[in-house]
Amino acid sequence: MSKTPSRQITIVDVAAAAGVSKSTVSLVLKESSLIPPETSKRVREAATKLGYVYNRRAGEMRGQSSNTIGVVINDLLNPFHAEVLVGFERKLMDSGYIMLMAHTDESLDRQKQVLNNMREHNVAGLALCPVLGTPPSLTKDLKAWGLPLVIMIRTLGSGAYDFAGSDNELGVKIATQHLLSAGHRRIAFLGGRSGPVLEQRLKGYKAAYSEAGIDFDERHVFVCNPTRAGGHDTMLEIIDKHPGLKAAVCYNDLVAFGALQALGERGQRAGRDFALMGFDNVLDATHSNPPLSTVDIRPNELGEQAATLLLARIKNPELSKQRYVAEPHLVLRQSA
Amino acid sequence: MSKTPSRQITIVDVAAAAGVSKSTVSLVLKESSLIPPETSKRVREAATKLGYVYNRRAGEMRGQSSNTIGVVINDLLNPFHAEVLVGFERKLMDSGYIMLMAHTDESLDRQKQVLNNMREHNVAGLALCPVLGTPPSLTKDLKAWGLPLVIMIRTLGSGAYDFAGSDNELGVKIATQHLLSAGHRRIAFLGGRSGPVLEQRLKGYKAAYSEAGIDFDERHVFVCNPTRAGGHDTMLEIIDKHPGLKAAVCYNDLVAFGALQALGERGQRAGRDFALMGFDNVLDATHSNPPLSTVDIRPNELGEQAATLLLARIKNPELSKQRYVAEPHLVLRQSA
DNA sequence: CTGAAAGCGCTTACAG
DNA sequence: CTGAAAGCGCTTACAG
Repeated sequence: MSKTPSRQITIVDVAAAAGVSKSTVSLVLKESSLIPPETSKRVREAATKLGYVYNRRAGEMRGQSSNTIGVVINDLLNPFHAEVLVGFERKLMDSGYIMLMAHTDESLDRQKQVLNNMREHNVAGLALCPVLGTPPSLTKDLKAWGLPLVIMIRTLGSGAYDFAGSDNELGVKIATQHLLSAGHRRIAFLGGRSGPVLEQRLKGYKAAYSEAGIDFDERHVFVCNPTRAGGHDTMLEIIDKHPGLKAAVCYNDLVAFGALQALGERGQRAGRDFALMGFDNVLDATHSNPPLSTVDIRPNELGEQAATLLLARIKNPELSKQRYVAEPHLVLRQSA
Repeated sequence: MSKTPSRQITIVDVAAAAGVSKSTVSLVLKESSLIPPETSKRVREAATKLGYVYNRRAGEMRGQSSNTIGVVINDLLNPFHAEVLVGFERKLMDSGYIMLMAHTDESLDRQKQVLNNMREHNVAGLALCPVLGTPPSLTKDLKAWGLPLVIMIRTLGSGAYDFAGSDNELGVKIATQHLLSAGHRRIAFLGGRSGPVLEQRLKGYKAAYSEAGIDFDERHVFVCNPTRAGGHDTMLEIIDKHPGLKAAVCYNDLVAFGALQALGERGQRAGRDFALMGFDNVLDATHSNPPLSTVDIRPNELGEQAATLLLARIKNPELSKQRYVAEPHLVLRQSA
């Protein structure tokens, strides 16, 4: 009845059972062509009979390799990031890697902690969506670690690092132009926390105005948390205090969803009483009430491309700087 | 100009630089009280000067330990699962673990592949939200692997495994009762793919009817994919073909969001023209249009509890079967 | 208080 | 075609 504290089965057990040396077992496991089929068969049978499990850690340690990739996301509760992550993970798995993942929740401390932890774990590479306020020097530090790195979504200063993101300026510009060409002259910009992304998107907003030869009003920029709550509260403020405003470009879809809610609360409906544009084209945008007109930057593909860049960097560390910048496309549904 | 292919710095380099043996370095790193402060200081200085990085893999291999936990999620694009994951990860990090994570996307093959991979990676434990159609024997197999395991969200047969989920039957029952007590007599059940969760939720729906002494009509059960698209399409069907139906309990919030959209499309509004209840209380439910009345099972806490159970199991494999079953609470907003 | 030795489970030249 | 040996970077008794 007593449980023998069963030691782990290793290749030497398999070797003994199959009557070969452990080198041979190792060769069989990696399907070396040196081993004749009969030997291979014998070894495999012994392995399954004993319930042998390959110890990848030991193997990688000896071989100085790693098939794990670290990814650190700052806001998994934002569906945009979740979609990016899913694309990333899929590509990784399909390439034989596995993902160590952490959520920083916009905390610099957690980010630092997690990055160190992943380094100790010998990840083969790192994908990072940096927390707001991350010092641009971080990319240099990580490079000094000798770790292949791809930065996602948010740029980090002007350093020379691999990057996967979107053309934020152009995206917001075409969204604004769409509203402009529908005849709107007073268009609010809604939401966003200060950082590179907000800067780029705001630039696109202003560019659309200036290209149209229209002066824009700084007071129509409403910065707020890039969340549903932020969008909701700010939209309410616009409806109640700025009744002249009948159109808005949002920082992202999340903000737009909050705005949709606020409009509903006041008996209005986007697309009829107010023109509203989102940004990202997350999955939910197809099924909001009403469906959201937005700027598609294909989140899933963005993640996939980030993985592709990272994998390429791992394979060849000498590659020159890589960029994937998603080209934004207008997708018109009902909100504008 | 040529890059010396710099070998990794190890404790023996540090030992040499500090003029001690590698055993001493190892002791310093784990802050052993055996080492006097001066020695410790000298070693630490040498380590930082050399840019030493602890190789956790080697340490864990030698010590036969592991601080990584595997979690496999089947649908990360469902915000409910994302919220569960965030709660799980947070608890894990705070306890000094790190997370190997994979997304199965409801594919049995991927699930099998990922589970094996994680096993080879020597995870200390596993958290699994099983893909639909997973054989209940899986829990036995995993137990045979000697791997601490917690099943999340979906039960898997009636085996003896640790589980973190919610009281689905009670949840839908109170949602249905709420509608019943508002005077509705014909309430649709909307959405859900066949599996344990649907079964439990449907049971609650029927229980509410029978406790109220009202016969329910099997034709009012509308099964569909538990997605926004599913909810949207099915709700449209209800509006157009079953105009007598003016209330529905949804399989989950996602389905309810789709239904909200369908209602809007027909010029109706939940809470005024139709009574709609969700299930889960994901973050978005506060900010849908209109805000969703739903059943709160605290997704974030569910994840946290799953981690707690798993950690307890790891610490003590002999523990008897553990369960966390979230008690559902009605949260009434505007949709019903 | 610190060092020498063995070993975690594997892989990789190198013999034969 | 297969085996003996060394080593990946660490930890853990065991001496002294």
